[in-house]
Amino acid sequence: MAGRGPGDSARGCSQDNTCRGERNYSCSSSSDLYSSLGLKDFDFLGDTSVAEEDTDSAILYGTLRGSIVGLRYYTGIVNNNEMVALQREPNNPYDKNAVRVNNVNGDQVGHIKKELAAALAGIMDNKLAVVEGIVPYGAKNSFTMPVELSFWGREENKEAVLDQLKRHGFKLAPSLKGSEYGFGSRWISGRAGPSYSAPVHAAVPLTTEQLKGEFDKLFEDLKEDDKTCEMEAAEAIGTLLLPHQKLALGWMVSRENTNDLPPFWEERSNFYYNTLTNYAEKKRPKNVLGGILADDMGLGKTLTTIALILTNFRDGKPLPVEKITSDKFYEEPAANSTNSVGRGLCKDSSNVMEPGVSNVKKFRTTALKYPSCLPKRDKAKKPRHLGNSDLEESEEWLLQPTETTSCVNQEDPGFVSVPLPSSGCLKRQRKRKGTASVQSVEKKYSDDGPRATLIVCPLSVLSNWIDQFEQHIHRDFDVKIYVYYGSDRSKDPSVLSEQDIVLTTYNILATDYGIRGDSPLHKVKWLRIVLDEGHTIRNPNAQQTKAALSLEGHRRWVLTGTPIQNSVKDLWSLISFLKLKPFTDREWWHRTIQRPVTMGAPGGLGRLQSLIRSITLRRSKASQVKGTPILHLPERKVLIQYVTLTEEERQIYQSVKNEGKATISRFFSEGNVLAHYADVLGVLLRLRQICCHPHLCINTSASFSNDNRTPEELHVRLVSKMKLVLSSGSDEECAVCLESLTLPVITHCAHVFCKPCIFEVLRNEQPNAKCPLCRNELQVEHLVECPLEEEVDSSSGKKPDGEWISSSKINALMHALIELRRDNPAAKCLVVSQFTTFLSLIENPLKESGFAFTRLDGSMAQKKRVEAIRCFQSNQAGSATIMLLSLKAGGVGLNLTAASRVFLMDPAWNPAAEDQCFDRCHRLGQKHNVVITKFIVKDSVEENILKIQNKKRELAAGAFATKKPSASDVKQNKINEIKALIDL
DNA sequence: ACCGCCGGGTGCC
DNA sequence: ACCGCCGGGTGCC
Repeated sequence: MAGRGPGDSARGCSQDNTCRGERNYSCSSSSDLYSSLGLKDFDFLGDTSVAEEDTDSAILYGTLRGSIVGLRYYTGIVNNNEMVALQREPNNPYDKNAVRVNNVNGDQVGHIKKELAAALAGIMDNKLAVVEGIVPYGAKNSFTMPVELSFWGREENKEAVLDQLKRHGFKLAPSLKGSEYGFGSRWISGRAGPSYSAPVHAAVPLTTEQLKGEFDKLFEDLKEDDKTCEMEAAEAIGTLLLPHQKLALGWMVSRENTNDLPPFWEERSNFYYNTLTNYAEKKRPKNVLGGILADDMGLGKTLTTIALILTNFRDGKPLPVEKITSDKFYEEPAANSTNSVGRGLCKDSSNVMEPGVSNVKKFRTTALKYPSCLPKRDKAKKPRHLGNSDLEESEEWLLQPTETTSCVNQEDPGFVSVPLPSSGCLKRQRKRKGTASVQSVEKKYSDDGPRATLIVCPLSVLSNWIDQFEQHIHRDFDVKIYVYYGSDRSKDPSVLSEQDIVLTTYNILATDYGIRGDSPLHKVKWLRIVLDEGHTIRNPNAQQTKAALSLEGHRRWVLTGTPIQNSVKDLWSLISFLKLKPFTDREWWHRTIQRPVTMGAPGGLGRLQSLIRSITLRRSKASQVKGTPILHLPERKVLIQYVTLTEEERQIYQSVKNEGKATISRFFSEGNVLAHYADVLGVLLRLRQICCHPHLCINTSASFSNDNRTPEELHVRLVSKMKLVLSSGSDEECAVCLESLTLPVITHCAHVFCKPCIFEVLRNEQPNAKCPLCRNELQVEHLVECPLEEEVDSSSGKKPDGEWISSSKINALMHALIELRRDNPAAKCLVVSQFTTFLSLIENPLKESGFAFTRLDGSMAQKKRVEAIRCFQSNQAGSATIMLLSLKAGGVGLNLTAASRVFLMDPAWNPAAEDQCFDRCHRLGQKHNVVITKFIVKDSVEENILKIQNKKRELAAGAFATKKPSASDVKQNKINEIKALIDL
């Protein structure tokens, strides 16, 4: 067991007293406000207020010499200069003030002498300060030993702490100048005489930007580092790896098979010694057999990971999977499939059929109808380095498909339904039982060690993983993959443990874990655990983080393109997941890495760097391998196509604009623009919609005045306000933390913040909290949460009925599409808009002109999305050439490389959102130059949005150099944006 | 001696 | 603990 520091026990308490999941916004008086905050899912709020969480603003109050007593009763031993942890023991039967002392490993060393403990108890219990200890000398003593205590906390608590100590007859000495006291390396022993040098108020704290910069520099060094060499993937990988992927594979395999000591450990005279904490033990500390693959998006982390799974089972030997060496014919379909249809049809085992299953992916019947087509379908797709390609040529397909009709899709007889693994619980079984056809490789599951690799990913990339399995695992290999998702997922751990790969999502992981003792995922000892988009667990208090941390398996990997989002803090969960001693305990992470880095202590950053260096690999798109760029993406061009409105459209536009401008001018003259933010956004939204199509803005003219009636009405209004604000795309960042929104909530005054941020404001400004943006009254019961994962579109849900009418913009689009089809019939394009209703309108002319199109928006269920993506990415004749795409649909990892043209129908407020969308087709795998056309209505709000985009781009480019804008900057900026947008 | 002093027993919180 | 503290044994020089 890892050691428990004081923080652990504190957290433990607050959680135990918390009924999580209670979500009750009934009115609460301000006195019980905070307890009610704690009662929601914010059990960490209590912690953020204390110094321990808040190391960024913690200062050192001073130090004090005390003694640890009762050594002889406990087994925990320490070295001179070793860090120790103090832990309150309020239930100690002899003294309720007891403070126990643990060594780095969590073994009890002794207690703080009672007189001192009496002084510390209050300080620790009220979280006025964090108290840390180092044993300067006397480690060999048998009864008592000295301990140097340091006190850390917020400036405003300093007096209270000094008072409390004084009451018990103690006085803090200033910390020694020049020593690295508290940063854990050397304690300069000797009497801490009264030296009156100024207290070290830390060096220069680093800003987030500086840290990011330092991090990039750190990774720079890694690029040309030739510590690993390229490695070929096992033959079961049907895709040739690119050089940088082979390099990553080599690195990952070497990480998994390493025998090295973990970072900051040395062998010293039969002991293993931690150089950060000075802790030593006889047992050799385990290194992570894994690490962080932090390559940029699009470099192939997924493929590399699949290669790792198949290439390194044990000691660099490939995963023993069944391989078909001679193919006679197919006898029986997958064992547990309810297959009555695919018999004989499914040479391609991935297409095991389950009639009646509603979640289906589609394949052109042409691909399946005549079995001999199957190998072709493969060959066109992927390069092979397999020696047995001749085998495929000789494959004989003796059986004809039977009963195919029952799996023909009703809506489109051209498609055959095949079960989609991502939904329901079901597996892509590559099982091929043919008596004479399968060469059994070794024993399969009877090995004593674990076999299965668990992959956890966000739901949005689940289908990407499945696609990549399909694409990259050679079809001649029987890799058992189980998608653990959906209500019918197996509760039987042994079903999971006999797979080669189990794929699941963070939500499933967390949900299962929440049901105590009933998580099959937590009963399996995994060969390997992979967290994709690993930064999703950066909040240490989130259920999914806890669930991920308690998975069992020695090889542990984190895949992420953004290892650091906001601060070094983000790294803790990842490092903790990797089970690197002693960082699994947050106290040691804090004391040895996080605080030294954020306070700019000498060597702090260096420490972090050597830690990161030893466990991560990161390449950017611009990185080079042996002098050549790892990625050479085709060119990407952005064109702006101006559109002129018709007379009629212009009239509508002008009248709405004049009215809106008058309203907004009034707000300006009254000086309360931000208080009417929702109304302002409403006006702008309508203008943006008219630019696309005048029909879009019917029904959205609801006023947002606050003369509210019933609470229910108010709530409905707030929800619609928030949808408006979020769909406006203007509030990509929270004005409190100035980062992108996490868990957005909307205030009564229609301003959107991160939930934790605004709750912090509430707590600090009790009882008269004001909105940080407009100083309106802030009440917790008026905060409304964003409906999760739901596509926000203020105009969604209404289907324009009757005859449809075109618009200038649609005309411009259709003109371009038809021209494109004439010049290059095979070209595929994305038609992107922020308004799903607009996409619906566009469907009309597409049908009229006979385009084969598909659609992807946020309201679609996962299975529908997968279908849409497959249909679009397919290179079959007759597949969709156009995809109607809502700007924010899907997550990172969405792969739409079939498209070489993008038509952006309306500009987004935030250019990053556009860029992210473009990246979905302009990424690894794109063969053509990509041309992006942005339609912009002349003399309209859209032109102004372009200006704002440019401003934002400049700002982003200089973000590392300049200081963070203040909240008032953000405010002013918003006002300026409004002015610019409405021509004021 | 309702003291001092001696020396053995003892020992965290 | 090569300490302090406790409490019993003891008692001029």
